Amino acid sequence: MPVRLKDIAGDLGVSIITVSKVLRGHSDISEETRQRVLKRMKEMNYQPNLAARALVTGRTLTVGLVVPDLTHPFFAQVAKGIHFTLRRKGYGLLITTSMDDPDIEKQEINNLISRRVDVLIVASSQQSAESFHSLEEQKIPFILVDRNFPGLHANFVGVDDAAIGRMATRHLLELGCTRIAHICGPPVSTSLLRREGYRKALAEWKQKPCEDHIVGGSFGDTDAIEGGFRMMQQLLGRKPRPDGLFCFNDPTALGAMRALSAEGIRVPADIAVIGCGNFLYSDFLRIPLSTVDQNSEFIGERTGRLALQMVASKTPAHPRTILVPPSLIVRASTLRPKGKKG
Amino acid sequence: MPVRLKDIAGDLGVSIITVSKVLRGHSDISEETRQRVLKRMKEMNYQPNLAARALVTGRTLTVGLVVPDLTHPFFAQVAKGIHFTLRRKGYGLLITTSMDDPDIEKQEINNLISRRVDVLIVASSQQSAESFHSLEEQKIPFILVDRNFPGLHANFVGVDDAAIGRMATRHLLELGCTRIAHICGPPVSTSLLRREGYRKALAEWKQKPCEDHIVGGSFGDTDAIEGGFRMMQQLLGRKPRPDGLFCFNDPTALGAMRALSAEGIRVPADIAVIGCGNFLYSDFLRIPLSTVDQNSEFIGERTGRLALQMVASKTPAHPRTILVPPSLIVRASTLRPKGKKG
DNA sequence: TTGAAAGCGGTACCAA
DNA sequence: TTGGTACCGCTTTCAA
Repeated sequence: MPVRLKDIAGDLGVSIITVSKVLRGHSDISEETRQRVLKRMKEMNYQPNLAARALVTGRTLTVGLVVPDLTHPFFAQVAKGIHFTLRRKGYGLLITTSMDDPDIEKQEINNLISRRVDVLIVASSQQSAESFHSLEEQKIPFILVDRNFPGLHANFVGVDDAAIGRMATRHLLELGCTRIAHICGPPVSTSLLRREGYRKALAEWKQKPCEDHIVGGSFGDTDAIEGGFRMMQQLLGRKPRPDGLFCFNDPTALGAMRALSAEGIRVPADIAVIGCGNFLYSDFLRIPLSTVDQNSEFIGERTGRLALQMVASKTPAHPRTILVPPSLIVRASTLRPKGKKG
Repeated sequence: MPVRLKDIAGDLGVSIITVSKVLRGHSDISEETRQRVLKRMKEMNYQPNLAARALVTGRTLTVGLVVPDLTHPFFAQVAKGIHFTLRRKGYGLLITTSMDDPDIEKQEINNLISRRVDVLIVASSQQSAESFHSLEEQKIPFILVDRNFPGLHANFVGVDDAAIGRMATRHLLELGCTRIAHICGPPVSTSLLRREGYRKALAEWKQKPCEDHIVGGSFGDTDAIEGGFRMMQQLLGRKPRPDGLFCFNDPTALGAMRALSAEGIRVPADIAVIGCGNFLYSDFLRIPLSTVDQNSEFIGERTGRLALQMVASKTPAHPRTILVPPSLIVRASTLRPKGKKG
């Protein structure tokens, strides 16, 4: 049904090859035929069949992306950044959701392999790096985003999570907080590194992190608000009561602040709270939430660029690790007028 | 590099065709060979080359989606719903962003056509239906989501926007509001229909809509907060001052509420405000925002189902219009204890 | 139950 | 500058 090279060739009385060469801008075609062919292509609204081209070139001009949840603003922004970078080179993005289920993730990865995507980008929900070792064996070019696997020597692009933890904690320290609690997330690289950063920052200030003030780990992205609420209630039972709180993400911080307000504890006067993620409309919250921005769209752009480099170089380059710096966003939840500055 | 049918066939001493038949579950294969082949496929981790298959079957098992902005929660949710529905039938989703630019949209559509997607789904930013008439001529199966074109007889799935306008306005009327203003969006179907619904609801209650109380139309999705702010300032200059406000979307309502709070006007006591969209964490706003939910994920599911039906039936069916009912979400911004109930 | 031949829409290599 | 031939990996049709 759609127009083929053959149709144009027949129409013009030239060979298919000639038309094909014009299409790809080969130089060994006379200017005259070139113009004739181009004109006819326009007229017939010719769109090359990429599936056919892929079969012979072995390149689909397509990148596959697997994320846990597309409605999560972070992943949507990463996807946007990737798409933005790829589209200028004519690459398409096949996006797929794992719903944080390792098995679904594997299925989706296999599906994308079937589609012969040129590069596979995965924000993985796996517990182990096993399936990625398998990808390595199959020599399938892939990039991990956001979540990494210690020990796996693969391409990785993500925010510097340790820096997030340090940055948030230092901010609270500079505010004068002396008992800083931390609600951490599930045991994946992002969450663990943020906690490391938190510990490091405390150590820098010669504060011993009080293990009693580190809670969480038992809830995920889907129930983060509820988790933050419960963890905060738990924290409020601990002595001494914290005067600063770093939550591994924003929804957790929202839940925690809800628990605080239920107890009549004031933010930031009694306790300063900072999250991570910088979700949309944070400014309009009851108490606008300080946070660390992950620069998600930039993560996407860097990922896209890396993907393009990988398809451009014929020889598989050394795996690279790209850490995007986070940025601190200060809002009311850590604005303490009389806080002594570090 | 990847395993091919040929490899398996050679390995087993059978023909390619036999292996191909096993792959697709043909019945005319002895159980014994079937098992042998299946076993070998597993062992070699065979993944069929969908590009090759597409070339001969003419079906790519891929659906293309063009949205203005993937980080807009509405479109992210629609995409999620589509993906959810498609993946169970083995269909993939090629997602693309137009950044609300009609030209980019056209480019992206052409790119998706090049990729021979089986169905094209577009949340269009076009001013006219022209390019879709062209798609019709090329007999390319497509579905419009969210935004429709009057006069274009095409497949459409979206929320019932007129119902949104009616629902929001009736809610304000039932609250006892007598001077209900409306901030409308850009001149696209969604926005226009919501305004129609607003007018209808007022008429039902024998209220003449005061044209002075209808403002907006000059800003888009990207500057909705700012637009809401300015429009509200404008409305505050009008006499009589409105006691109810329906904004065509939530960010606009946020901007409007900011203008109100700057003037010391209380929400909902002095003016009740309702938006549309029901974005995440609305509950945590300074004044939790009443809104009309578009059931975006369900829109996505219906769209996905329609797409599957289109690829399933060989004969192109009549274009269908599917309107998803919205739902009213009441929060503090329209909670008026002493409001008289209609 | 199995397989041979043809071809899907392109591209690559080499000869004219 | 142009084009013939082979082939990419798979499916379809039909014959063995």
